[in-house]
Formats: sequence, C-alpha cells, structure tokens
Amino acid sequence: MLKSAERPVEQLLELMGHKGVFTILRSLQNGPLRFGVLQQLTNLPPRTLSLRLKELEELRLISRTEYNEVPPRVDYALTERGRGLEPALEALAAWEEKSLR
Amino acid sequence: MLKSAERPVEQLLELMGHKGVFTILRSLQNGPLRFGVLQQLTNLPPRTLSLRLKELEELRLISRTEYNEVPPRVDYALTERGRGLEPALEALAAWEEKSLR
DNA sequence: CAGAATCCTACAAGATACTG
DNA sequence: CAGTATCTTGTAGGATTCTG
Repeated sequence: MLKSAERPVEQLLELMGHKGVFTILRSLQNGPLRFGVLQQLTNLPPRTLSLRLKELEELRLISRTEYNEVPPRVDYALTERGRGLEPALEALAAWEEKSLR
Repeated sequence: MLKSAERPVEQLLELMGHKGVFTILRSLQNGPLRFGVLQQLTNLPPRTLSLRLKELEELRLISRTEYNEVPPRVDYALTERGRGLEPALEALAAWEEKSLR
C-alpha cells in the first residue's frame, strides 16, 4: 500500500483522495477524536475507517493513543507533521468556499 | 465518474489523488502545455492522461484548446477556477519541501 | 468501544496497438 | 500529434458479522 517511490505530496494526495480523509484531518484540527466519533463524522464503515487511519499513521500525519480502560478507549490526533498540513487544509477549504459561491 | 453528491473539495481531492494530477496542475501554472509534453512530465500512458484531462475539464479546472493545424495541436491551460487552486498547490508544495528536510 | 474477518462488485490504471 | 480501443490485474470501498 505504501508506494515509497512516490513524492511525499503524491503519497499524501493519494491518501487524501480517499473518501473521508479530508474530513478526518479537518476534524482533528480541533483536537483528538475517538474512533466512533470519526465514524459518525465520515460515515465510513469500520473497515474502511480503520484502513484510512492506519495509512494516516504510516505517513505520520496522525497518532493513535490507546487507554487501558474498560470500555476500551482510543483516540487519534494530528502529529506535528500533520499540523504542518494545516495551511494546505485551509487553502483547500477556502477554495471550496469560493467555488460554492 | 462524476459523483455530484460529494462536496467540491472531495471531488477535487479524489481527482488530485490520481497519479500525475498534481504534476499536471503545477506544470500548468507556468502556462499552457500540449498533450505530449504533459505525457512526458507525468509519465502517464496516453489513455490515463486523457482520462485525467477530461476529468479536470469536467471540474472546470483546465480548458482544452484545439488548433486546426497539421500536424494537430492541442493545448491545456488552467481556467480561472483552476488558478483559484494555486494557493492550495503552493501550500502542498511547501509542505512537501518541509517534509523532505 | 474499537476494530478484525470475510465477501463482493466496480473501477483504477498500466500495457499495447491502432488511427484521424 | 493527440488521442481511442482493447485487455488485464489490482484495489477501493461498501455490507455484514464477529470479538478482545
């Protein structure tokens, strides 16, 4: 799945091209979120969400934190590298805004 | 192919997620280019390049101009809407720069 | 709750050959 | 030159069911 021959931006865009990924990144800008919440926000089936989260982790854009609690609790947050993406996310959101008018 | 139910940014990212599309858009920032040149820049087979260019046209990000000459000549250029994408392209390129260091 | 396992269908994308 | 036609293989991603 990881095509290391590609430029980082191509890897990134390939991942962001998948359904829900932009929403995931944007949502995490406001702080960590749990699996279940991301599922509701993106409307992805668990299998697909799980795949995307792993790929985002592989690219070191998000981190996964597991708490030893019952019931289980896990949350996902932007990494430093992921936060470096924020200007691009904003630019894309701004473009969308403009293109809706 | 056109999933009109999606938000513009999701449509855009789905398209930009395909191989070569980022390169196409970036290259066109410097002015119109011909099919053959885009083929060399992206390393895409003609069929795939042709598909991507049509999809970019559908989203009104690029325009196609055909000249009645022999041999045939066609070129592609960013539209106004496509130029609206430039801040995002720059942000992505900047992110890549940073992430390489 | 947070996923993993299994199954399925549609389409991505590359290779190759051909043409107005 | 700028594509189209045809064929093949891999993967996306949705549905559903199950579990540590």
